[in-house]
Formats: sequence, C-alpha cells, structure tokens
Amino acid sequence: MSQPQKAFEQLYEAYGPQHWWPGDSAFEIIIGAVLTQNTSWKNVERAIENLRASDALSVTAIDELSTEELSELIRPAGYFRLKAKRLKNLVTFLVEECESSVDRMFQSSLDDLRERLLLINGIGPETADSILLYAGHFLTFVVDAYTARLVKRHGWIDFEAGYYEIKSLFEDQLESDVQLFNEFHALIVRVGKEHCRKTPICEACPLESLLPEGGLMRLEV
DNA sequence: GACCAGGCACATC
DNA sequence: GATGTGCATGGT
Repeated sequence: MSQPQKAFEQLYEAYGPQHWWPGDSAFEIIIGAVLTQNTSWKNVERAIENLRASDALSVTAIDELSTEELSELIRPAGYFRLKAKRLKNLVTFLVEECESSVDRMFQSSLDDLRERLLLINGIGPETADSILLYAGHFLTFVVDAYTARLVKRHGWIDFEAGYYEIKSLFEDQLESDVQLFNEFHALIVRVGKEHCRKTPICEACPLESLLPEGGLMRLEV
C-alpha cells in the first residue's frame, strides 16, 4: 500500500469524517475558498456571516455591491480590499461566462474549467482546486501549506517540489474517488493544525508510525 | 509584541 | 526562473 493511502487510513481512523467543506451552498464554498487564502477559517466565518446577514451570498447580490461595500463586509477575513477585488473578479466571470449560474459553471469539463479559473486574477492553483473539489465535486486533489509540509518532512517527495508535483503524488497513488480526496485534504488540515505547524509536534500524531528513519527531514517549509 | 493562519500577484534581479 | 514583498484581521 502507498504511503498516502496508509496516511489516509490512519488519519480517518483517528479523526473520522471531517464534513468538508462547511457551507450551505456551492456559492458559499466558492466565496470561502477565496476568503480563506492565507487566513484562519475562524476569521472567514465572521466574514461569511456578515455576507449572510446582508443577504449577499449570491452571484447577483455580490455583483450589485460596490467593491467598497463588499470589502467592509469581509473585513474580518483580512486582506479585505484585495479579497473584495478577487471576489468581484470571480463573480464577473460567473456573470459573463456562466449566465450567473454556479451550476452552469460546473457543466464544463474539469480541465477546461480549471484553466479558466486560473485566468481569473486572484484564483491560484489551491483556490481553483478547492472550488473544483469541494463546490464542484470534481476529482482533483487540493494541496495547501500543510500538505506540502507533510510530504516534504516525511520524505515522500523532494523539498524543491512544487504544487503540481505534490498534487500528482496524491492523484497517482490514491484511488480515484472524489469523497476520498475530499476527506483526505480535510484530514491533512486537521492533523496539520494539531501537529504539523511551522514547529512540528510529532508526539501523539496519528501519523507517528509513518515517520522516516531518524525522524523528520529538515523543516524549511 | 511577535508569530501565525486552509495564497496570490507583482516587482526586481 | 528564482526570490522578495505587500496584502490585514484576529487568536495564541
């Protein structure tokens, strides 16, 4: 069995299902994917609650808000001027290319939609994959900072590896199952928060038995 | 008060 | 192509 598959089974055994992505609609998940860029989820929740309270969790509602109004609502999520522009860019894409419909957007193929999302200013690889996997239920693995730390520190991949090499490591070695990809990324974030921050805490980590001989590799991640 | 959080774009070399 | 920097709030 591959290391990633073993890791998944141990994490799932330890933590159980994570019920990701939190959110009441695909659009809310999409908004959250942008708001959580380099930001704790707790702050994102406050921003989303502001949007909900203003009845602004829809394509048309955000389209009709000014960037300044939007930025005030999402202020708790940090980088609020920047993220207001990014949300506007995304909503403009939905309006102009998807008939203002999230369902219509997800009627594209995975590869085609991924490319088009990456053309939007403010949507990078992780945000695109989060949208595709968690809102669109496409088979694509999400790589975040915790994922990179995990695979590099455990010696599963070279320290110089980039986003796509890490993504392929998982996609090539796991069963092709959207629900597996969904749970695995969420479980990596869970174990990352508890054990794999900038300074690792390997004691009592569910993945302790998968550590390389002699412990972790170097920590420059 | 420093450090960190479920990134990304852009400038500069 | 690689490396550095700005973006900002809220918790520890």
